[in-house]
Amino acid sequence: MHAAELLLEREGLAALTMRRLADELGIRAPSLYKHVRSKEDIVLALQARALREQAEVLSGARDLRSLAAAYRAWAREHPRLYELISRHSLDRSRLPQGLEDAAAAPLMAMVDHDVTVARALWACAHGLVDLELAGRFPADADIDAVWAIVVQRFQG
Amino acid sequence: MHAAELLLEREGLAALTMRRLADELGIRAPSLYKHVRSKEDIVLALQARALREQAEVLSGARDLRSLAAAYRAWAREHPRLYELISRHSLDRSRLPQGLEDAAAAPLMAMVDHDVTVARALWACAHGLVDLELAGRFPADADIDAVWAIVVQRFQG
DNA sequence: GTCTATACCCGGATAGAC
DNA sequence: GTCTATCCGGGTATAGAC
Repeated sequence: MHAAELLLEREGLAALTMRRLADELGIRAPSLYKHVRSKEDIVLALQARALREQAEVLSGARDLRSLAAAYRAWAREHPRLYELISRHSLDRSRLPQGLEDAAAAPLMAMVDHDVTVARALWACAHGLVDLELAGRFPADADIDAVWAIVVQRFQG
Repeated sequence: MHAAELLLEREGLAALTMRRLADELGIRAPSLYKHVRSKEDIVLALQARALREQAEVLSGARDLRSLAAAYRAWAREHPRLYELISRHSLDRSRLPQGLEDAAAAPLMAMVDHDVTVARALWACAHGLVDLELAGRFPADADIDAVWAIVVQRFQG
């Protein structure tokens, strides 16, 4: 799992194949199947790990500003993991129970448990991160300032 | 191109292969190369077409509310095309000049050409659409209400 | 737990006949 | 502009020896 995460973060989702992973471990691809049942298992484990990590990081935030900063920082530090939980299909039924709720808890607390506002904030933060990670903002864009505006709109 | 767009919208990006496209046209895959140089050319043409269409639809909006509605509606009507211009790599250098600016023009006009606010709005709208198209909102979520909140925050 | 060999998919693209 | 045949790459996964 550690090797899988390293490989993912270093070379991206497309590079996370059973052959490449085996290479990384110095063994042959078929040997991996003595440890996991399928590639899907690996991806699922990485997703669970990512959600857990993200939840932990976000739980340290005390206000909307720092929560937003933490959300963005985690995504920038783990862009491929963020991609894995946001772009890749997520089989919620096979995820540890309550994981997504745990990741959402800090935000929910901050908006007095108004789910609609929480979802709005979540979507905006996700959009900001997604565009940044995808490199879709112009090179000269002041992304800090863009975040500041969004945070400010939700504070006022 | 028409067949490619139909195939994309009907079965998704993964199904858009030279073999499947040829099937759709009733010919063999190699024959496609008499019409296009590579698959990349096809994708690029679809992206350009999508951006043009999107720009046209957005240009009809008169206020922020209707602009947001138009953005969301187009994405919902062309989810795979939206995916193609937002998730798939976009080679700007090979895109018709000014296409992206044209798509952004209606929004820019609405925020008095404040690029930072425009980018904030764009990111939020993108995040909302991305989560909706990916099916990441719970089934019982009131997505209309979530959009309303975001729009309202940027109006006040 | 590892290996080799292999089955069986899929993809993009080219050569050369017609 | 179409075809067949083919190249070359990639992927997940299994069988069976060691």
